[in-house]
Amino acid sequence: MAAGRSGQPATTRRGSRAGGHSGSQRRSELLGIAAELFATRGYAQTTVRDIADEAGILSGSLYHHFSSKEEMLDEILREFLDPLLERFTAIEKQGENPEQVLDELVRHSFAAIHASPVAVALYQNELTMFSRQPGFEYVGRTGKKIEKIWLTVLKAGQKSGVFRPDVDVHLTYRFIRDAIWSTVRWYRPRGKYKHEAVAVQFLLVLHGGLHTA
Amino acid sequence: MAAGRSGQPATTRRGSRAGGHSGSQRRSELLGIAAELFATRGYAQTTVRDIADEAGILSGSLYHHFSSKEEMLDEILREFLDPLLERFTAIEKQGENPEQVLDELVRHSFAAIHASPVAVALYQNELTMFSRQPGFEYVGRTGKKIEKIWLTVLKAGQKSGVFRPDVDVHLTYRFIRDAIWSTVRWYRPRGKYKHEAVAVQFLLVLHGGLHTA
Amino acid sequence: MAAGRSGQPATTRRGSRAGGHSGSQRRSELLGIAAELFATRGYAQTTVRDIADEAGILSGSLYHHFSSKEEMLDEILREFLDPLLERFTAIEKQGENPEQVLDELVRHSFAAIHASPVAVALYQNELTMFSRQPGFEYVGRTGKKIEKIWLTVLKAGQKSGVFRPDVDVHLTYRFIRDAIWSTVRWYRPRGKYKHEAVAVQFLLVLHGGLHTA
Amino acid sequence: MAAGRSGQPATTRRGSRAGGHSGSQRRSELLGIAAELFATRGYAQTTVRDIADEAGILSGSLYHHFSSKEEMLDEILREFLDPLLERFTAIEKQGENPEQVLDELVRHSFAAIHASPVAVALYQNELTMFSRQPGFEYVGRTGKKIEKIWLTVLKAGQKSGVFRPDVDVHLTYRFIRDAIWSTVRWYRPRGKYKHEAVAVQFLLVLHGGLHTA
DNA sequence: CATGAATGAGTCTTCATTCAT
DNA sequence: TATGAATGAAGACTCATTCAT
Repeated sequence: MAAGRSGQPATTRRGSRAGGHSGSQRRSELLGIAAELFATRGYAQTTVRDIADEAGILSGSLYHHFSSKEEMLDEILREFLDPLLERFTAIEKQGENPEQVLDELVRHSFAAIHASPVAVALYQNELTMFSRQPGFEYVGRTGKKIEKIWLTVLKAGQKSGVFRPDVDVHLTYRFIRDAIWSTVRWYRPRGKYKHEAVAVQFLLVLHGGLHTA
Repeated sequence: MAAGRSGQPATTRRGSRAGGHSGSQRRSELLGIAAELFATRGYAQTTVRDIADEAGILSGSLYHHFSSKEEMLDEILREFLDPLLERFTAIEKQGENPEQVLDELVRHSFAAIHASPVAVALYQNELTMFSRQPGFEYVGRTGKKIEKIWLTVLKAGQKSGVFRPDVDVHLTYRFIRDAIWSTVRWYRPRGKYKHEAVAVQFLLVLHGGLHTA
Repeated sequence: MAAGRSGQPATTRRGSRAGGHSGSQRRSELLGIAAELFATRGYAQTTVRDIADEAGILSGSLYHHFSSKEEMLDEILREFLDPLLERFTAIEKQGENPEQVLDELVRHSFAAIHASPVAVALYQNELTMFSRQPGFEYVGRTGKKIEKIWLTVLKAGQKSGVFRPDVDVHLTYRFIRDAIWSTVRWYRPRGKYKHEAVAVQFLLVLHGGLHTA
Repeated sequence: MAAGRSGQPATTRRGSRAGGHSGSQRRSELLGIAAELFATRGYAQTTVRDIADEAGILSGSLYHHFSSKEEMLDEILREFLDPLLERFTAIEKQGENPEQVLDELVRHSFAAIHASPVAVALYQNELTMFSRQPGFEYVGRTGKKIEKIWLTVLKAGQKSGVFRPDVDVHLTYRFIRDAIWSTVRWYRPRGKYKHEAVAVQFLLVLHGGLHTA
């Protein structure tokens, strides 16, 4: 996961120190701090100085590691979205039937919230800005790809008769997606609810509904 | 403290009363503009100048109507939250049984999104800031009161046997709440989905689940 | 005192209402409010709105009575300074000997503080601004005229042998002036010290000094 | 709260230490400029831009050194008031008799005006604001402590018989205080009056009074 | 790598003043 | 006389970013 950042030219400006991965480590640290703050206060509400303060350096010094605040956001997002899409794709590929695939998608979503609450929160909270901000079009694109996976499985389930045919898959997808990802707002990785248990509870209702009859 | 208008004669919406001495009509106009922008760009990302520009005046002139940007936010929120809580309370009071009450709560929620998409979006997007911002504690309090209503009806349904007993009501409430309110992100009042239809679809899944078996 | 304003063309714009002195009365009221605030918070720190609020009208409405904030200050000052200079001049004229004149000047100064604490405070606090502000040169000029009176009597006293010859009259004048007028900072017209008593105490030290020997 | 620098190593004034890593040298420079302007135009009338202009930087850049305009005022004041109180206390402690102590207090006051005319002027002019401004209560407190020193010595002198018993010490203290400190309004450090001479003149009148008899 | 100083554009807010009604 | 709405200029402060050392 920390190996992410696929696509960008590894940065190591003035590539003096051969191999030089210690710089890269500091970079990850700073990225973690930034992510935490972005998630907590929001991207726009987090100042470069907030990040630097937390890291114990001056704000100007951050620019030795990143060329802009936006670059940090970009990197955090890619590190989260790329593997997520990859995993969803794998789930879809490997699944045997729609029920199984859907359940696995759900379970992995909750697992992702557990593993990267900060990135998920960031993604959730800043969604609207990504549509406006040039350079972040890939976020929307990734979202669309993920959506397609879910819609495909939902439709397949309807076709095969396991999912009720009278629901609009688009609406249903959105209900599911929002219910799941919004979880990040209250889920605490070390809280009383385990992410697997949350997934189980969610699937309980999703499968059979709330009514007993 | 920043409550402002509470007590004033409700502004006679849709200028029925002929004489129309207007009262704080301009104020309402400006508030509408502000709400729209707050909802679209986010509160912090909306500048006072944005609002003024949209209104065709200078930014300083806004302060003739409001004492601060925050006051606008406050007023917009109260005008949305107070009636919402009132309505939810009434639904709980008048409902005959848990199923009926729950359904009505759901339907009214979607109706509220339809009627005040801007306020709902604002509420959704800025939730985290309200917990930090002094003077906005009532937002959290109102949220708690609403939560209590939903939890009460869910528990009552479990007790009476109409709702399945094996789900955690707290988790279920959150799933429902988030699925519903997140709708505001894509719902368009004049789009192809009518809010009643969305509610029906949601209830379909909520009642019986997605699986046919 | 309220008859002051000598020099300006009586203002009564649109001199419709014959005699119309009721307007002039409101004017005095407003002037009183302004003076109070100017003295308490300082001229620059007092906003036109502060004055209007205190008067129970809107700030724009003040401009029916005065053409500017500065005009208010000007009028307040003239109403205080003109009579003061007049009185000092009279004291100098009528006095029989330097001791008597000096004492009377001192006594009247304290009486003026008692009678117009607000104007005195204003004069004291804004002295520096008057030197910079165009249109207020007469304040400095009046100050100079008053200074001349005091210096004359001090010199006369030295010449006649009643005042010690080894003090610099300019310095002494400043000491006296500052000690007296600064009184306004703590003197309360209805407090425990009567202005006559304060004058007596001051003269006690001024005449014979603090030492017993 | 706004105390800031207390605890830091006094800035090594007059860059003795060779290496001159400067510490907050720039800060001191800026503080000097601010003090000058505050004293001349008044605190409220001095804009942050005035200070920045004088320093040859942009107004926003000042915030690299100070967190607010108020912090500058605070620092200027503390740097003046703390040593002043210290010195007054020392004079009281070391003095042998009331006459000597009083004279020394007077002389040091004039010396302080000579040494820090800017701070004294600031203190004099903004006294009223300090009572209102939260965070500046220490100014009033320091004033009270100084007052206590003077009152103590005046009372002691009356008890020992060197000071006349028929004067109210509180009034007398105020007369003395105001006459001395007001000096700052006209005293020029490089003018024709030396501060020692001014002190002598003042003491002349204070000791024996103006009258020859 | 990091500091310390600065930039420049922008943010919210204030306030004396104007003017149509 | 007063209101209500607005202007326009200014004020304190913020913040991403740059750069010499």
